[in-house]
This record gives sequence, C-alpha cells and structure tokens, in this order.
Amino acid sequence: MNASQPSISPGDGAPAFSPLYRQIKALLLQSLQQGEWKPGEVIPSEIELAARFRVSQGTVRKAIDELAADNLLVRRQGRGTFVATHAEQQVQYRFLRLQPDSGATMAGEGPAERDFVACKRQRAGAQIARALGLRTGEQVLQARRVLRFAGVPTILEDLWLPGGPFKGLTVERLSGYHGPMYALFESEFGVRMVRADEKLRAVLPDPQQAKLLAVDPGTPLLSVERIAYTYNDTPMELRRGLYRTDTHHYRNQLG
Amino acid sequence: MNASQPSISPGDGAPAFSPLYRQIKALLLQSLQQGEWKPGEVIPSEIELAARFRVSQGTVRKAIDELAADNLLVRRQGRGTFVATHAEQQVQYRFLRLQPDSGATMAGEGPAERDFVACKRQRAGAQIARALGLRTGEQVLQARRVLRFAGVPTILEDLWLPGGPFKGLTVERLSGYHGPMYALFESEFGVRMVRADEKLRAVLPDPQQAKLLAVDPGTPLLSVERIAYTYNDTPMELRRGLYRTDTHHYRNQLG
DNA sequence: CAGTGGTCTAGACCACTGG
DNA sequence: CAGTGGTCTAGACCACTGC
Repeated sequence: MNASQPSISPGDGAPAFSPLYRQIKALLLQSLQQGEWKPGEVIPSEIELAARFRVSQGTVRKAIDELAADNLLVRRQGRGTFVATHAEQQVQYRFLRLQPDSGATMAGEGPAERDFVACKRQRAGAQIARALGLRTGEQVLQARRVLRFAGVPTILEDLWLPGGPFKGLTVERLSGYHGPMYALFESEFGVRMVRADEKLRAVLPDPQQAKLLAVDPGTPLLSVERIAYTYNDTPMELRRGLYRTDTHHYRNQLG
Repeated sequence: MNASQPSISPGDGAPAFSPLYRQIKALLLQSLQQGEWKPGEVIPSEIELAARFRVSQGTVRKAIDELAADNLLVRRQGRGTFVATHAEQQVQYRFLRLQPDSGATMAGEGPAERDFVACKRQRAGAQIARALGLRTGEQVLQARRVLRFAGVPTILEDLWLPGGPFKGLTVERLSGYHGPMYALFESEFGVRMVRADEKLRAVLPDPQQAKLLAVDPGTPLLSVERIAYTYNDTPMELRRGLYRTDTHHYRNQLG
C-alpha cells in the first residue's frame, strides 16, 4: 500500500477506480474477518494504522468512518476504536424491532424469559439450504424457542444454523446462556452477525403454533423471516419468527 | 459565522459544544426549510458556500456529507449538490417497502393503478390530532385509495393531512396526478416529507376493507401505520395501510 | 476546458479519557 | 499528563460533467 500509488485496475467490471480509503477499509475488514481483533476489543490507533498502511491519518479516518457507519466499529473519543459486539447492554436487542404498545422500551419490561423447545441436527431441505448458501442435505442445526414478556408468550421462533460453524451447539448451551443469542455466537463460535434482511407477512398460526403462543388459531400473527449475515455477506442464520401484535408492534424507521 | 470562533454555549442543556460544521449544517437546513432552494434544484457550490459562511471548504463538505446521509441532499460529481426530491424515477417508491414475492422490483410490475375512493374534510378526533400535532377539532383532510398491481388490489390506504398546509387539495387533484403522491405534495404545497415512522401489525379486515381488497374477511393482512415528517420533525401525514401479503411481502434491512 | 464534487496530505489545535 | 479520537484549515491533484 502506497499513498502515491492507489492500485487502479482499469478494465474491471464495475469500479474502474477504487480510492485509497476504500482499499484501507477492505484491509481493515479483512483483519476483522480473520479475527485479528475480536468483538469488544480495541483496534490500533489511527496513527498506528496510518503508519502500518503508509497512508495519512485522514485516509485511515475515512475508512474507519465508513466501518463505523456500517456498525462494524465503534468510536469512543479519548479511548479508541472498538470492534462492535452484540454483548453490550446498550444495544441488547439490536435486531429485534418488536416493541410493547405502551411507550416502554423492550428492555424496560425486564429481560425476556426464554424457553427452548428443541434443538436438533437435521439435513437441510432445498429451501433451508438455499437460504444458508449450503447444498441440499448438508447438516444444519434447528432450534425452536418461545419468548415471554411479563409471562405472556409473545414470540415463537424457529432458527436454522449451518452445522459446520456451529458444531457443538446444544440446547443446554442455549438455555444456559443469559444475554443476546448473537453474543453467544460471537464468544463461543466466533461468528459475528453483521446485518440481516427480513421479510414480513401477516399469517394465521397452525394449531401447534397457536398452542405455543397461547392464542386462538384465528389470531393473525406477524411472520418475520430473517436471514442474518456475517462478514462478506455470508448467510449464517435463517430465522422464522411469529410475533403477537395485539400487545406489541413492529417498529420501523424510514429515512 | 467565523471560522476561528465557533459559538460555544456553556451551561446549555445537552450539547456543551457544537462543532462548526454542525452549525453550518443547521444554517443549510434552515435555508432548505425556508425554501431558498427547492426540491430538485442545485444548491451553491461548496466553494461558494465556504465563502458565504467564511469557513473552509472542508467544513462545508462535512456539513453537506451529513445532510446527504440524511437524504436531504444528493451529491452528483461533476454537476453539483441537489435538494432531494420524491419526483425522481429512480427512487419512485422511497417509503414503500412492499415487494412482490417474485424477485421483480415493484416498479418492474409497471406503475400501480390508483383509485381514490374518497377525499373529504373532517374535524380531527383525539387520535388523529395527536398524531399530527394538532388540537382536537382542527380541520384535516382524509383520503382513501386502493392500489392495484397487475390488476390485483393489494394496498388499501387511509390518510389524514393537516388542513392548513394542504388547503385546496381535492380528490380530482389526487386522481389526476401521476407519480408519487409525495412529489405532488412537494410541487403543489411545498411540503417535503423527510422521514417516517411505521408501526406494523397483523390484523383481520372488517367487511368493507375485505371487499375493497377483494379478499375473504378471514385473510390476515399487514397493517402499517405511518407518520411522515417534514423538516424539524413536524408530522405532516398519518397513513394507515392494509397490505395483502399473500403475493407480496414487506422487506426490511437491519444494519 | 472550466467548474463541480472526490481524494489525499500535513499540520495545528480541541475535547475527552484514563492513569 | 500522555494518548486517543474530533475538528478545522490550506493546498494539491483527480474524476466526472457539460458546454
């Protein structure tokens, strides 16, 4: 990497030109992905990184700015720049948009009570395999749980994880852990969820689902299908949730 | 405004210190809000603005960067910086997250067919008034429409607008306009919607709603309540939508 | 070719944190 | 008080647009 020589690749498909700070960003991403710095840890100071990449501090700064905007890094003035993590109280339910209809925050209701109904190995069907980027028949872990708030069952979730990265995950491990599930994935399996896509629908529960949520089978429920991704847009989790929306709602901000 | 003299206000409530570029940002926002530059128009170049505010180009740049991140401005290299608008083909359905289950984009289905069922003046009830920041009994406009895609009724929307800013809006005006409704609001009433909050629920339609959407009354539908805001976090529209999710889904990206 | 935004640098100084 | 990120400046040069 040389300041006066950004590596241009003319004739490329899409980006005929990549500015230096994006190349630095890519290198930082690579370090994150390879675990050089773990979630929650500090990364080297801007000055150190500038020296390492033989680039000005301003260029490193711009690369870090983008990674911070992507929620991969967190800047803290006077302290340093940290690798983002799901294991912090402040951002407990980072990917959960369900809120009680009363103004109260989700955390305000106290931590959810979690009951894991199952956790078992399976061979991936075509649909699951496609969502997780696996081949049909590869091993996946499947788990089901119910979340209760103030004693009321509110969310029923099924989730599928690729068997390889999550080898050794058991229902005991899941049940015994208190804190965000994605924090467990980080610390125990080195898998950090970076972003997710959700598809929402209104549906009616089947009898078993209705029973688990303690609602009448005619109650409309919000179906939330989520695919969560690690670095590099690699899908690492498929989750299908059923949310009760009689006392809660799904909140979304459009900018 | 002076480069060497950022106006610090010690003893303030929250921000004991406001950097220069944020003060510039506030001034630019004020100009946008007062209509000095209208949606779709170019704003002065960075160099001009730097001279006007007696600040370096870099400082103006950072202010504009934030406004662009907020989708209030759009930068176009080689051309200039423009005031964002809803009247552009590229971002036709900026606030509509419903997509057909097939990979196709919404626009790919061709423009929606719109039928306005009603548009009338009302006195705001307590709920509507609160959502729009009005007093109970103030005049509001209420409209209802059905959106069809490929002939299939898919969305039923009720919307409420404050009577003051939207004086003169009629069902003819709405029906005769082709293009995003928010673009009409910009050009005809000088109201630019900047952001919106949505609350989603799964519900069952009442008989009238079911009839308008041509579905069985037992069909679960996605209820989307939206409050849209102009500059300054002023609410300017309440919208209640019912979406069919048998052929479409609501897509959300979590970062 | 002039004008615009985009990148990169170097250096000075400020605000915040922790020992 | 040393070290970190945050702000601001000034100047050089690059990439893109339109005339």
